[in-house]
Amino acid sequence: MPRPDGDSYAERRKEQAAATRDSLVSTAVRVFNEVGYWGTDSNALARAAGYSPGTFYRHFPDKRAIFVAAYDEWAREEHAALLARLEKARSAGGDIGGALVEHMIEHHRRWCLFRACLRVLSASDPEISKAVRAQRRRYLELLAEVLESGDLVDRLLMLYTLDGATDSLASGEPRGLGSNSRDVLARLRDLVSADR
Amino acid sequence: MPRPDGDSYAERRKEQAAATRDSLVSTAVRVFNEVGYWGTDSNALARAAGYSPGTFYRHFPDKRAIFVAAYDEWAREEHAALLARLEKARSAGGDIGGALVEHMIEHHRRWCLFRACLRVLSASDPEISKAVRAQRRRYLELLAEVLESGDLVDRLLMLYTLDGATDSLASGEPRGLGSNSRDVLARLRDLVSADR
Amino acid sequence: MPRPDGDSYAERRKEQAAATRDSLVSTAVRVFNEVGYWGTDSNALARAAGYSPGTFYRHFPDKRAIFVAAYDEWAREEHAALLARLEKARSAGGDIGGALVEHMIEHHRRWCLFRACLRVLSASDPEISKAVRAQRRRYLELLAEVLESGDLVDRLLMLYTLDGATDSLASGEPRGLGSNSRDVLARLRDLVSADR
Amino acid sequence: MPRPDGDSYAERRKEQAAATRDSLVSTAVRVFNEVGYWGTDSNALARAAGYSPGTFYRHFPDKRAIFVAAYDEWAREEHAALLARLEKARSAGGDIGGALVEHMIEHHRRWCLFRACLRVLSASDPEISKAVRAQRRRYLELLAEVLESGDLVDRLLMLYTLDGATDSLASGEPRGLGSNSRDVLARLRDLVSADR
DNA sequence: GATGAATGAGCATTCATTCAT
DNA sequence: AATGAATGAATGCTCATTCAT
Repeated sequence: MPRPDGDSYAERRKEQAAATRDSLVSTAVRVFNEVGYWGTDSNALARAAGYSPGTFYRHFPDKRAIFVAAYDEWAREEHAALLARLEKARSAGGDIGGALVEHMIEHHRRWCLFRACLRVLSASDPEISKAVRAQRRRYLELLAEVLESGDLVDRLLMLYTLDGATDSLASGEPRGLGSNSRDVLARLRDLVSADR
Repeated sequence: MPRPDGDSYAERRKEQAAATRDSLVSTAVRVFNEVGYWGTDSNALARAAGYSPGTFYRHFPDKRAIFVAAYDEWAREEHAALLARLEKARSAGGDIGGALVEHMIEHHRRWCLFRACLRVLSASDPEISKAVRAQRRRYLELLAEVLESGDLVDRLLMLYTLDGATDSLASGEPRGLGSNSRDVLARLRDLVSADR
Repeated sequence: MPRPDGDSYAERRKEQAAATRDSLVSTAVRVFNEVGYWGTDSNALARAAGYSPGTFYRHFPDKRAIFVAAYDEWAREEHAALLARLEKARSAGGDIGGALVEHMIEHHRRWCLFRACLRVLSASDPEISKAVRAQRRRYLELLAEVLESGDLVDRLLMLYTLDGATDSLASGEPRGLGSNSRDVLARLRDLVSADR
Repeated sequence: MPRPDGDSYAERRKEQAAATRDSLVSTAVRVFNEVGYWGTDSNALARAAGYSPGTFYRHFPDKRAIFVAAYDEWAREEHAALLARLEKARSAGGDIGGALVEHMIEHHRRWCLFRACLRVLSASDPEISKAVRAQRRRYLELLAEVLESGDLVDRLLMLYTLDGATDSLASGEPRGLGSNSRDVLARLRDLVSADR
């Protein structure tokens, strides 16, 4: 069977494989967040993406590997989304700190379970914990631009405060603790803005 | 027929059973922290405590139940330990805020994996998340005494900052992020003290 | 310690033990019929009778043994009850055959699951199958009196017909098979009476 | 690129899976009859059919499910076998009633334990009891052809008599009851033939 | 005689992984 | 590259039985 372009076939194959892999990864990100890393299995992940178990193992050596890939994609997307949001706020001359806080709350609310699993896995997996540290570094760099404030330590503490607070706000905790989300949110915004 | 104590035998029995349960729980706290909730199983937990699989199920309906019990004990112990530590600092006329920070760092470093598992489980188990909220409330009350500062919202944010920062310090993160633990620690102490 | 009657104490003990055993057996008869032999366990049987697991094994070597004892009591009681019922019908000058049929239907309806378990166990346990055969013999002797008819073979076939039919009537089967219980019952009565 | 049959491979796959399932079912029918439903387990059933535990659960959700499937196959085969036997007797101008009785005796002797388990399970499982009723209905229809006699009630009673009698004959009971199988068998044949 | 905590082999079931096609 | 049937070690859990008191 004559083929006009010998190379293009191999290329199409490669693209196809990449597409399959991407589909598996995106699905994994979603499923891990919905039911947790231990709430699903490699067969289910493959099926959820429309593939068979064998396909899973053609693209990933094991279950852990797809989590690493999923984390990678998730972190990259999150970084891009945050960047875009801040850029938009900046160009609109708006409240950048507020945009940051808002974004983090939404992000933490949405990815609650995924992030929780990430912690467990990074606590016992050097590769994952290394990747997590890298993402934190990128986050800090972003913060450095947003919070023109003082030094690195300030920014670190700010990051920790935001992390903990938005985690808590995401789960609606303040209400359960005798306060309410609105007040905490307001104070957070002040903090971020005052810093500038 | 002289009987020293009519129900002393039955009582000893009950105590023995309670001791067995406690032993299972303590072991579970330790093992969960060492290998994670998903890194062990009920048989292994029983064996680690020196019992057989059946004994596990005489005391707990399932694996989840022993985690709840483990969390309970762990939270109670942590609260008592923190209380004792702060009391000691207070009576010694020392730096209470510093003692708090120090304690939290040690605590987070020691219980890293246990706490991470707790997050995952509390994200999908109402009973656990309720228990977690209760502990947070107790923590806040403690903070209210230590940080005589402002209002509830302030204390909440402080709690979040401490939580995030000590988590990070515990894992040595600041170093990886271009800073160092000593500086962050110093600033944290300032924050806690300045608050008073 | 002076005891007015040395013997009476040992006797009381024996009686007590017998009472405990009886209680276990009666409970077992009931529970086996409610949830089946494989739907319960020795601990549950003991508890249902108000005793502890250890007590069970003081009276029976294993689970199978209590079934044998349960069958024994059940068969004896059934025989006595049938005898009484037929006697009553006879002394009242009533329809003995009808009384027999009625009794069998009630009996089969009530003891459906117990009898089903009995079949399984007797299919693989010589002691039980022997006991079952003995009861059948006693049944036949009763039938010989009721059905003054012909020979042993007739009575045997009648027994089989009654057994199958009342089993079926007990479960309301005729309705499901396009007929109805009333008609089958009427025909059965005819059969038993015509035989005389 | 010549392809003999586009989906022949997928088809073969499906057939293979069906064959595996059938093999599991046939094995289960046999094993359930040999050692009873409670005398085996899913792993043993799988191994007896030459498969691993996992394969069992790829084809059946649980142990109960394979019993349902086993009953289904067993009932279908029995029906076909009976039909064939009666057809043969009919075309040979032989004694159809006799053939029926003979067949039932053999059948009951052979499937004693399977049928006993069936009773227990159908007493506590609506799906099974429904399936059993359906099979009885089919049996009755067959009887309707063989026993051209009277009405439905007659046929029902005949079915019950045959059922009970052949059960008994199969286990050699008559001998133990002071009679003998030959006589009972002869009377049964009369009954079936006289009916015509 | 009664107790009930403890036992551990055994059972039902899962799931990460392989492999022939 | 994709498939999906098959695998089997491992997991969660049960239950008949024992024994020290």
